[in-house]
Amino acid sequence: MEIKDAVTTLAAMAQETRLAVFRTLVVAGPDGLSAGRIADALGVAPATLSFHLKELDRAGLVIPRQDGRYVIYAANFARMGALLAFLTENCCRGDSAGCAPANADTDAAVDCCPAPDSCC
Amino acid sequence: MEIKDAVTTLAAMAQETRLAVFRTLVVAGPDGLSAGRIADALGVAPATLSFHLKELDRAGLVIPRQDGRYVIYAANFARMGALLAFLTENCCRGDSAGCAPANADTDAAVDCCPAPDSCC
DNA sequence: TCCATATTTCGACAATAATCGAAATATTAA
DNA sequence: TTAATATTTCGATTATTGTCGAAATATGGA
Repeated sequence: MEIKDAVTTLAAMAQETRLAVFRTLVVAGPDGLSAGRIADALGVAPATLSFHLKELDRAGLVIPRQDGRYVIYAANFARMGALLAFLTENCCRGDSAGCAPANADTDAAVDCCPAPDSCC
Repeated sequence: MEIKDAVTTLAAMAQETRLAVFRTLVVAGPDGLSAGRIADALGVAPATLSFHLKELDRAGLVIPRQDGRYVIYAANFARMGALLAFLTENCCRGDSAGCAPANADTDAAVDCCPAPDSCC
């Protein structure tokens, strides 16, 4: 993942309503939820939710599919995984293998991090 | 971490210059870098960099310390770790233990994710 | 003390983001 | 086909963000 993609993805999550939407979809799993159910769950006006879903889609964080008159949104777990990988790849002087929480069991983290469980 | 803190932290990283600053500091490790060295490394005007460092500080992502006439900034690995924990905690129907890349070796991820390596 | 260097604050500006009512579009059910 | 429901687009408004030159503040060295 390039830095511009990371910025886009982070920006999509850097908004309270959108982060709540995304977390709701993460919990819902691959089956996803319709726009209406998300709106109900979070108490957001339909037009506002639609705006935010478009942002999340633009960032690649959700995958919409038409199902009858509903549009079902599901979290894009692959995209989220790619972001987490990007955020940890330059950790600890380039040795991402030693970084918690990605690899909390190794003790390589102590080579560069204040504590094994406090590294990116 | 609460959702508001996560939003603040994500927003701090959701900007190309700031993300570059943070990554530079992550690579630099706990010793950190002075504001001037960061400015040189990234080619950012001092006033602009100062603005962004303040944002990163407000979000808890960097820790500044005075060293003579320099101000040294270091990445706050603990804060970053807390954010990553927050982002993965509700993964896979609440079973964060099964999620890659946090725990790529287990195969619990297949229970809920499209693929073991594509889960948040 | 006085000057040079490092960093931050201030002020102004242009650009972008978030909200929501109303209207438009799409799909199903009667 | 007509009505009902689901979702998106549009338009307007308000608030926030990113940038940078110039000035202010802080520290160290001559």
